Amino acid sequence: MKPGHPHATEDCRAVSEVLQRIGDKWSLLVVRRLGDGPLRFNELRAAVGGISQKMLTTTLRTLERDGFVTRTVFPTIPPRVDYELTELGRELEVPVKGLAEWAIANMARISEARRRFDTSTAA
Amino acid sequence: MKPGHPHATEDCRAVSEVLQRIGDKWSLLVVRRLGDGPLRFNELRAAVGGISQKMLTTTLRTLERDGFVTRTVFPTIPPRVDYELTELGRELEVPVKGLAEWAIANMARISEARRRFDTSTAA
DNA sequence: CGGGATCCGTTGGGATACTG
DNA sequence: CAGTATCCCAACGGATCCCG
Repeated sequence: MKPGHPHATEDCRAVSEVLQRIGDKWSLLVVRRLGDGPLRFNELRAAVGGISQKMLTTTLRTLERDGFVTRTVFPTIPPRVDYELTELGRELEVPVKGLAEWAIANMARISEARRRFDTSTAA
Repeated sequence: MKPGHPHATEDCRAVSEVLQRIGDKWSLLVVRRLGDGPLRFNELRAAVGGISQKMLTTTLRTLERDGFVTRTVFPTIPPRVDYELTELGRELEVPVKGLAEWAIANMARISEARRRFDTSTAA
């Protein structure tokens, strides 16, 4: 995708879809936590913080479906389930980290723009 | 929290928020189109394709609020409104392009993982 | 031409209760 | 412990009508 190249519409859609997938409320937080190593369900729940059990389940299922995370069940009592990033999941962290750094570096500018917009439209 | 891997929780949240902002259904598509230069409302509507007038309006308003886009009104009859990327908007394209290239390069792997997951759970 | 206002179906996501 | 099932609300997003 060179600069000046007429980027195909389907590619833009594809990017947008991926972005929507990992751009939901919890996926990125979960992936980030698993980036430090495998975790059990409730460990992950505590590590992420503020996520409901329902959303953690659905988030993990979707991440598993898309091949970012593996789910390993140990048939013990009580049961134990480990979640771990796949190779694809770890590779995803690279471009995401790029966006992360940009976001951290620029969130002040965004907040500032937002504040300016809000005060100007309040008139 | 591991030493040597100092991503604070607030930073993760911040990234997640930015990702959700541009990870909605249309923002990225709009930004991509404006990346080729300023466009009028209906030009943009046609260029993006499939977006409703309401969503284009709200998407542009939010992008404007966050400082990614400028809105210029020409007080003519009929009215003319130009939308253009700001410097911040153009800078955003850099990390997004990184993610874009990753998405395009790996969407086959995602589709494959998804297909495998779906057929295995169908049983 | 570039919206604003409204209605409405769909989806996201939290709270709670129950289960193997 | 690691879920599933259910209810419920709020936000997203499309369709339509109207207006300066």
